[in-house]
Amino acid sequence: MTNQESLDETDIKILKLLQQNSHMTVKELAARVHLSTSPTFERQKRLEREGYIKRYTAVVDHHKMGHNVIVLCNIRLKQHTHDLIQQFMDTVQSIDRITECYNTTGDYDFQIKVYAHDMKDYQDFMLNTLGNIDCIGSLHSIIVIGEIKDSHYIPVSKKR
Amino acid sequence: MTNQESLDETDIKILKLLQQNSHMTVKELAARVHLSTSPTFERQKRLEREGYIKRYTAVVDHHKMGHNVIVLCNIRLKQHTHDLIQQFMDTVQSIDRITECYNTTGDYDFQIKVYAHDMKDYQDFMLNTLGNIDCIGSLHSIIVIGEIKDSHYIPVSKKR
DNA sequence: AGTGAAACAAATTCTCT
DNA sequence: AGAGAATTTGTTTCACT
Repeated sequence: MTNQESLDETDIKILKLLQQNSHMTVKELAARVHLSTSPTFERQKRLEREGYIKRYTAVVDHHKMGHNVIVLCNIRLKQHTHDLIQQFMDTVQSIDRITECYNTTGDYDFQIKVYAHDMKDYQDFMLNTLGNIDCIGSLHSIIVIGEIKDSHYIPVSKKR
Repeated sequence: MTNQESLDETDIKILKLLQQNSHMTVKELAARVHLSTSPTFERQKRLEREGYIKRYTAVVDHHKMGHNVIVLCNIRLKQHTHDLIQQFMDTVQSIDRITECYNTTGDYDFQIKVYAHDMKDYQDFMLNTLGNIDCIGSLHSIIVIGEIKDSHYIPVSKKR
């Protein structure tokens, strides 16, 4: 359900600020939206309750964790039967280093984002992990040379 | 600097739990890693201080915000001069609905992820926003039919 | 819906082991 | 390094506007 119509400018501001820093105290948040703590607190809880805020997370540095390679891998399935598609999607969910997966238009069926320690590690992943998913027909790996932007920030301005 | 060698199993566990839910109290976190609050607190602060945790964020539901269309857009630049590349990257940073941008290998130079309210909105974005960035040579838009996975979760298991 | 204070819980610091 | 108590700070509720 899309009902951002029920959000006012203050709610929008709160979503903006909490995306930038969810460790901000209610007091500080209140100051930034020019309200006192209780209505600010109540608004935040409402945004959580109604699902605008799905959860809170720590943003971890992948370089620090030794993941220096990101690959955008385009995948075509062998056949497009319901069972094969479901099997592929289930497998994707279970593999930690696949952090994103989209069903796409165009020449391929899916695009996944894969984190690897280095090229050797990605090669191992392709051969041993992807290579064992037998519903996969063909692959095309696009290597990320540089991360320009990875904002984790959903735009929240009002629809016009 | 990649020194996840300095992390022990408890640190790894903390990173895992805080990615799943950064609103967990230190007390609860402590219970899950079988330590008392003070060393758990000190470990969390250390992970922040040393940059393993970059920041904390609220994960916002894009559907709730009226963004029902995601597009992976591949971009080729007209020329590959330093200035033109810099200009493109600066522009990308300034546009909120472009949430990710990667410099890539292959036929195109960049892939961006774009959020739009609907197809009409994406068309407007292509014509008016991308259309005005004159360093862009050509475009290829891949429409996302379905989101299978968007975990925002950096794999944190120990390198072997 | 908002304010301000009161009650409660969590974060942070400190001392000891 | 880690435990546990003491202190400080933030969260949550409530009575009032």
